[in-house]
Amino acid sequence: MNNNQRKEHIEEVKNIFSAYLEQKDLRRTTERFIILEEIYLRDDHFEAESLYEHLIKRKYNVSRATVYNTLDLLVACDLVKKHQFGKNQAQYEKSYGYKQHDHIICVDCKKVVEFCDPRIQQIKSMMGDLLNFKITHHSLNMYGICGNCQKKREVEAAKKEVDKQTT
Amino acid sequence: MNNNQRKEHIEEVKNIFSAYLEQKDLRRTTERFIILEEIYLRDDHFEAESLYEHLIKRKYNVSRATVYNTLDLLVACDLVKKHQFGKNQAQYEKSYGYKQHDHIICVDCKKVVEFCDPRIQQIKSMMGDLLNFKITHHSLNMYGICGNCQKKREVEAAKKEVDKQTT
DNA sequence: TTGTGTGCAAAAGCTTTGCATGTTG
DNA sequence: CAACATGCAAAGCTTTTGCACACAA
Repeated sequence: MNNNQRKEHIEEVKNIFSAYLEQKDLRRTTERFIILEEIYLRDDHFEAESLYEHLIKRKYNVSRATVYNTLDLLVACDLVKKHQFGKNQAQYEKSYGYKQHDHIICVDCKKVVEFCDPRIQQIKSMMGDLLNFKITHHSLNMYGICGNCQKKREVEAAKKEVDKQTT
Repeated sequence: MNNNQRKEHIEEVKNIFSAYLEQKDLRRTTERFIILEEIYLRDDHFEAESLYEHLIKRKYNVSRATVYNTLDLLVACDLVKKHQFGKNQAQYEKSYGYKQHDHIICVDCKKVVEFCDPRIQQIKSMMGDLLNFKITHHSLNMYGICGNCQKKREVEAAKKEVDKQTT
C-alpha cells in the first residue's frame, strides 16, 4: 500500500467511525480518533499493549483503558478485527479496504501469513442455513510449520543424529 | 454415546497416553491418568478451571499446576483439543474417537454447535502446498446468532418499538 | 536411590474496573 | 452544565513459576 492510499483510507475510516459514534450516541473524543489513525497508519497485526506503547512513544497521553475501550468500539463497527491465534493475548488488525482473508500461523516462529479461499464463503452460508444461525463473521486459522522452520528442524535433526553417533 | 463406548474409549486413550509418556520418557503418574479419565467421562467443552473444580469435588488431590501441565501433554499427543473461542479463557475437548469437526458459536448465548464440511480439508492441503507450510491442524469458528436468540432479539426489538410509541 | 512430577502459593501477564477529573454535546 | 469518557492505579482472572516434598522408575 502506498502513502496516498493510506491517507485516503484514514479519511474514510474516520468518517465511518464518526458516523457510527453519532448513530450510537457516543462522543467523538480526540483519543478515539487518535487511536483509529494510529491503527490505520500501521500494517500487519498488533496487540493492545504494543498499540498503547506506540501511542505513548508518540507523546499521545492515552491510557490502556481507553485503548481497550476504543478497540472494542472499532471491532463493533467493523473497522478492526480481533484475533486469538492461540495465545492468551488478543491480536488486532485494521479491516477496512482489505479483502476478507484468513490466516496461516507458523507454530515455530509465529509468523502469520494471509490467504483467501472462496470455499469458506460457501461453507459459511451453507452451515448458516443448515443450523439456522445468522452468521456474522468467522475465524479460520491454519497452524503448521513454515518453509524456513521446516529447514531449521531438518538441520536440528541432522545435528542430533551426528551427536548420537559421536557419543 | 453410551456407557460401554465411553468405558472402551477410556481404556484406549489410557493406552495411547501411556505409550506416549513412555516414548517421551515421562512418568506415568496417578494424577495424569486421573485427569485423562475425568476428561473422557465428561462431554462437550470445558475450561481448565472447571476441570480442576470437578476433580476437587471428587476428592482428587490435584493442583491447578498439574491440570495445566497434563492438559498440555494431552494436547501434544492429540487426545485433547484446545480452543480459543474469542474469550481469554481457553476451552478444551476430548478428541479421540471423534470425527474432526469445527464450531459455530452463538454470540448471544455462547452456545457451541459442531459441524463438518469436507471442503475445509481441501483448503487445508491446497493452502499448505501453495504457501509451503506443513499444516498440522486448524481452527475454524463461525460466529453468529442462533435460532433461539434470533427470536429473542425480535421480541426485544418489538418491545422497544412499543415503548417508543407509548412515550 | 535419583530426579522428575506434584502441591501450594505466589507471581506474572492481559484485561477490566472504580473513582476523581476533564471534555463533549 | 450534565453526562459521558478519560487517566490512573488497583483489582480480577487465567495461566505460569519456584520451591520443598513425594513418588515413579
